[in-house]
Amino acid sequence: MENNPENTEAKIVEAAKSVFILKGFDGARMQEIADEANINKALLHYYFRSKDKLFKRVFHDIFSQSVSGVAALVRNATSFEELINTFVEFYVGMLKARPYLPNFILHELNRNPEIVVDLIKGSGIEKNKMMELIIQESGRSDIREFNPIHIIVNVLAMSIFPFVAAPILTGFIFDGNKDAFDCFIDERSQHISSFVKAAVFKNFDK
Amino acid sequence: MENNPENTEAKIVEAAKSVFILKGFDGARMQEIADEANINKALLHYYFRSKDKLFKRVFHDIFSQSVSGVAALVRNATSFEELINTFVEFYVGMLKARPYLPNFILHELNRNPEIVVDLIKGSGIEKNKMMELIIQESGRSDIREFNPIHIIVNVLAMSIFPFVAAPILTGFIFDGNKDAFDCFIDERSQHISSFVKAAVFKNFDK
DNA sequence: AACTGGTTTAACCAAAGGGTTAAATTAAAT
DNA sequence: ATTTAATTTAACCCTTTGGTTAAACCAGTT
Repeated sequence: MENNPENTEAKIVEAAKSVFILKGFDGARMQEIADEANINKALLHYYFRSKDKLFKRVFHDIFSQSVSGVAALVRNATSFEELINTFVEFYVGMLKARPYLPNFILHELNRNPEIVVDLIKGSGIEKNKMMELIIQESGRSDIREFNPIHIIVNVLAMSIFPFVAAPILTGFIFDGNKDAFDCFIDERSQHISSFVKAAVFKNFDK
Repeated sequence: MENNPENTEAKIVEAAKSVFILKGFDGARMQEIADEANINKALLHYYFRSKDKLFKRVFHDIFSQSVSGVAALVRNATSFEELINTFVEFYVGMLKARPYLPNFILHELNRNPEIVVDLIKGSGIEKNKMMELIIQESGRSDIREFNPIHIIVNVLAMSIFPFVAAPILTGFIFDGNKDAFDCFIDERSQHISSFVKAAVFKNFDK
């Protein structure tokens, strides 16, 4: 066998990710993680002393994926329209590649609200910048005056929700047709951008 | 002590609800449920032979709350605008009174997608009726032609998501100010209706 | 007074599961 | 050749937990 610490640690983290994502913290079994990583429980505890520590590592890994890029994107935006376009495309695209993310984070949000909130606060995402981009344009006569917070929540909701409720959409809306769901997701960022702009900009059709 | 079977069963179900909602199936403990109901484990198993049976009962109870009323509402709607108005007000109002519902159901959706999807299918909600209400008006020149499925998902997303992500909104968006969050929720159904209609109806401002 | 069913008490069982340990093995580094 | 760290094996420990059991208790009911 190989004797490669970094490789093994990565193998463990990968295995732990997939098990924690599938079963949640309470449902996950250390033995199952060890099996998935093709090692034994003893070695698992040799690398990560406890289930808790292993989970924290996995969670931080996964969480950072889910916010990395967003902070920069917000910082560089110069208008509301640009923010909408770039944010939605980037975020939905990222979730398309990691559809398990929303459920995983929301699950942990229930177990440990403070920790998750602290991580978001520390992520560098400037919510005030987002708000300002909306407020700054709110004087214009061609813009409808919605509360900026509602708009932000709308965008997040429309982007994230389909992944959270994927089985319902696939099963109930698309009658079990997984391809139809995938196709829906492919159209999604385009749609959200248009939908939000149609709601916010009075001259959307011109 | 009282000797009242119906009362005790109800007490157990109530206790089980609160524990399952808080901890999820894996995290819930039968002992904790017994304590919460002010009875002992033996009696708990006397009424519900297993954790699984008790959970199923609780889940069915809670689930039916979350869809009851929606089917009738959809059936009676005569136009898209009416559907939006009544659905959002009804649904957000219902969630305001039962904010734990979305998380609870989504959690179970991960553990048992088929069962949850089957329940929705059996709920009497006519998705085709909803689609038709949108399609039927889509010829009109004052309506933007969004894919009806996207619209339906948007409405669901905007209604449900704030409850799923409540701790994030309270913590990150409202800086821990719970009242601000409640106020946001109070505005929510009004906002969603307007937002959707602004997006869909070209003559929204007139 | 005898019976019945809900209820308690308290002990118990078996399985699962997180975590530990000690001894042996392997492979690379010195 | 010796050391060192990664790895395996396999047994073990302890606690938690779902679930059971048996005996007793307490209300009404008959």
